[in-house]
Amino acid sequence: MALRVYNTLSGEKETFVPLTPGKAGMYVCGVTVYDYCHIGHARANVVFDIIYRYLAYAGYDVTYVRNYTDIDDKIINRAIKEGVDYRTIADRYIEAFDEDMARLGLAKPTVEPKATDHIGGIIGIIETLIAKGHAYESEGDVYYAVDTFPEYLKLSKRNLEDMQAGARVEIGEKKRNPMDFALWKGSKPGEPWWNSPWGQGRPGWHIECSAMSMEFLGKTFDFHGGGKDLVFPHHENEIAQSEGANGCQFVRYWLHNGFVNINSEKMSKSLGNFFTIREVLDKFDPETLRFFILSAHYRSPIDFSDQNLDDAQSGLERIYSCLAALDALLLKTEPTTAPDDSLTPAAADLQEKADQLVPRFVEAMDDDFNSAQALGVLFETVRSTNRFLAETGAPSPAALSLAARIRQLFSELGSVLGLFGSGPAEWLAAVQAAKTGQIDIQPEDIERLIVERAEARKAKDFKRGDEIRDLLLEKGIQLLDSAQGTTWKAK
RNA sequence: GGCGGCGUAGCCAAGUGGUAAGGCAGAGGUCUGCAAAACCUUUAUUCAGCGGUUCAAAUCCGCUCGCCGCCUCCA
Repeated sequence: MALRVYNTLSGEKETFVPLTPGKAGMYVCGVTVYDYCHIGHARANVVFDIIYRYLAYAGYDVTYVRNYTDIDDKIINRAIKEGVDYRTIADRYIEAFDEDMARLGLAKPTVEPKATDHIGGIIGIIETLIAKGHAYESEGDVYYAVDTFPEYLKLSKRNLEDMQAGARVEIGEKKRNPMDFALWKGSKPGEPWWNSPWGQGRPGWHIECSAMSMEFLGKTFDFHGGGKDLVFPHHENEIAQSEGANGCQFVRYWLHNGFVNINSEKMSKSLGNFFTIREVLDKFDPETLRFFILSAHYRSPIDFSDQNLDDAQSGLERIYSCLAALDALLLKTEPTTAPDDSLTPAAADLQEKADQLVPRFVEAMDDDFNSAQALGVLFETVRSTNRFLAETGAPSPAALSLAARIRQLFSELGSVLGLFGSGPAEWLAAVQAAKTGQIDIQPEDIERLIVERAEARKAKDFKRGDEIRDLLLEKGIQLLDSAQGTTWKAK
């Protein structure tokens, strides 16, 4: 069994062969820190989080680098608009990014470098590119000459002639070719700057990723990831820079995640269909968002909507309910000393599911990180577990040990997906509490009505009892009758 | 215009040659005074349409229709 990954460069699924046996180097384009992150960032980061986790689970010693681009036109523009230093903006949104990612339960990358800590490396690469004839200085700027790199556009599979024919490419006066891109930009008055052989200035977009990836992963490394929209121009330009400077292959496997759509359209500020991670997490549990993201393959577009998030939450509740039931059985139950320790049919089925769980999960994830299929395998196990729990009264030692094994497997595989890390009972209670916050009736009133209903029912006045039940249901309160009495939850 | 992707049940979504995973919703059952909740069971002779290749196609090829993305900053 081997990991196969879809490589944007070849357009095919390929068997992963690490550059160095047993190790995996992975660079993911982080964020340009000029604003709060939106759910598209959430998807990209969650997707690469589970790729990172899975590579580690599969036994690789992974070095995961995710950068902050903390110097850029957009940051400068925002700083000017607010009348503050660019650093204020960058630091504010670095902090916000870290908060958001922590709430989403992301594992920390091995290194999280900042572009401004690597100006020296950036200048070094630019000097090499100039020395090799790939770049030229022009009035304090330095540009990459794309026609000196024959393989330019090999990732996005376009051709220069068509691109140049496009009306939207403006001919910059300082550029020799309209497709050339900036490696270094001379600073205008009031802008942040660093000294360089070409005067005071700052790096262009793209070059920082070449510098930081080389610093931490070397000239050639295994995985480079990012959103699909980074294929051109960002990653294309990184290839030109790194391969142009180093004369060797830059990245072995290029991975790109699909977009998040809103009502089937790309999310964008101009359309006004834009959600930040913070806004979404005010309404939905972070794990629900993660579960939603993982319920589709990472390269497919996903459609973000309240309905789809609600559906995802229902699915996740199903799993957590099952885990809560397992926990209850394991915590409260003493094994019987029944001499008959054989497994019932449901237990035998669950035993088989348990045996197959890891192999099937691995098979799904080995197939280009197919988390949707992996979740399907987990759901099948949930059903078997529920069936088993339903018929297990006083469990035999064998049944208890099977239950414990299933519980352990969910924790183990859940940690690969970044799911099920919460205590099931606590998670279910928290989701419940969040729903309760949205109802407009006081819990004391609910309790009072429940008592009144119980008395009515005791007196066989079912009409009055049902009235109360319907009244509460209208308010979004679901009554739960059981042998122990009546409880309620928000619907 | 150039390049790329997608179209699987009411909705979401796996499946890229061997006879349609899974989730949500719905229906039936257990339970209940009746319900709800929970759990169980069940739900596509068929994969946008039409042709073709093959013993065999949702999966490969061609055409048609529909939707979307990139080509400008973007996860």
